[in-house]
Amino acid sequence: MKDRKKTIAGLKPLPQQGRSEQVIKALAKFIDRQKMVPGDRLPPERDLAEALGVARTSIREAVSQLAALGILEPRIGSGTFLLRTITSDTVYMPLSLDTDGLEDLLLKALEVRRGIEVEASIAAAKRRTEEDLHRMEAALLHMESLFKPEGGSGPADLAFHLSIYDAAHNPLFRQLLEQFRDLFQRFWTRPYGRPDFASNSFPYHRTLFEAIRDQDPHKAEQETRKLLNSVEDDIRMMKP
Amino acid sequence: MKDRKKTIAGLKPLPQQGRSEQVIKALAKFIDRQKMVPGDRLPPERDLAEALGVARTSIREAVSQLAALGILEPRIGSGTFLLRTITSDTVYMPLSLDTDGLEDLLLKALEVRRGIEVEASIAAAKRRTEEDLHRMEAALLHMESLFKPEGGSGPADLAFHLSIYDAAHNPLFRQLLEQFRDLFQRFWTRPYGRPDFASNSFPYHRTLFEAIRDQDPHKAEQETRKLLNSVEDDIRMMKP
DNA sequence: TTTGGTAATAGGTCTGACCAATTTGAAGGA
DNA sequence: TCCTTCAAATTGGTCAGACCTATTACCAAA
Repeated sequence: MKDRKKTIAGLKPLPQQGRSEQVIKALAKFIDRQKMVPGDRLPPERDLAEALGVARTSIREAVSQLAALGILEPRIGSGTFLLRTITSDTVYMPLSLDTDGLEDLLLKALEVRRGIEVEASIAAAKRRTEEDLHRMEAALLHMESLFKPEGGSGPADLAFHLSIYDAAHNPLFRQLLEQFRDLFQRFWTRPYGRPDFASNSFPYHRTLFEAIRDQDPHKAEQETRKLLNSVEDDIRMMKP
Repeated sequence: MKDRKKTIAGLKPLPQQGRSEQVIKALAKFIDRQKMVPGDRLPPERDLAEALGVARTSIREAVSQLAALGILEPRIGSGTFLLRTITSDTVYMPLSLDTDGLEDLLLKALEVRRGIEVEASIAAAKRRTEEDLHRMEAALLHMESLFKPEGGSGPADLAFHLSIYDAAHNPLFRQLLEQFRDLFQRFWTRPYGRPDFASNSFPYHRTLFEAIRDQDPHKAEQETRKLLNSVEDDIRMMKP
């Protein structure tokens, strides 16, 4: 097989890169330069198109992709808003889960989530700073102060766990686990008349905090497993 | 506030909102129904637009988003091709990371991957059947029979790990870990002149197999950690 | 058989228009 | 003054048609 590539010396391979890709780069640089934070609004598509010298179609293509990646959120009539900050060096790694025909989706998803959650606790125990500790403790105390312990759900519980993810100092943990929690919230039909549902995991929150405070990765793993095993029991008991 | 909507009885309000979302659903159903596999080509955008009764813009919007998620790959002049199969029930969890370089990206991704991989090994140790065991052993023997141990890369190594994921009897493990491996393959630039690269993890493959064979979840976790810690060392050593 | 060119195919971009939801702000009434 | 009401401006969503560029298929000539 002869090599038909005619690589003539001194001839550029020709840029050829697509418009929408360039626009994404430009938007990323703009967001970075403007120090935009989540919640900020981007300029209108028409203005961006004119400023970059491209058609609105190309702007929309780029915005559409960034929206699919969870970076931007266009709202009709309001504008396009930033959900997560990015820079020109941001790397995207989209994951997808096929839940079709998956029985016991919650249990199977929880198993994967447990692995990630355990690793996050281990990382938090290794890397937590004093500042992380303060935030975790504040969230824990607020959660414990509520009359009815919320256990495995509710904003106070969420805040505590988010503080752990942040203490791991690996943003992937928070991003992934937030989406796993969304998945649970979407398929979790909380049984009526049981306000104490998913509260068995309550005591493990403090022991987990203590493990991370003491920088004991092994104990952090154990307590996280106890916590999630308790959630697993609740899911199993939920079934009709 | 009066209702000015002229809702004529018998006329459907027609969800004009979210065309691209509808198109994505339709495409997912189509791909599912046609039993398309990675590498297959989708119908031309113009045909899809006509078939669905929407403008090509809406088709492009949907394709653009699916491309950003790594599902489709449009090639100029050739057509749009399927990279990963999806169904109507696929959930997407895109991640993004601002990295301080390649090493940082790989280490952060490996940390998450380790959590999932550990949990998969534990599940495999608990649930593996005799049949799983046969497949795992065959893959292990084939891998060991190669003159140069491949260690953390290569098709033989991949086959062994896939057999473990399957032995966990939770399809989410394989789905997620395959995508993590894709990521590593994409950014992992194997250094020249080091054919034995990433081979330090080689001996742990057998010990991991034995742990799963003996249905020892704790040992399976330990061996998996050793294996991935070895990979971590390789990444750290990768620096120029 | 190989080469070279032409037409058909298919994604990429552009233009301009209109639709629908939201926001804004001024007119009007309590 | 304060609030309601409503029309206009703003902004993202969709549509239509055209043209460009890259790829592929096919056919004719050497």
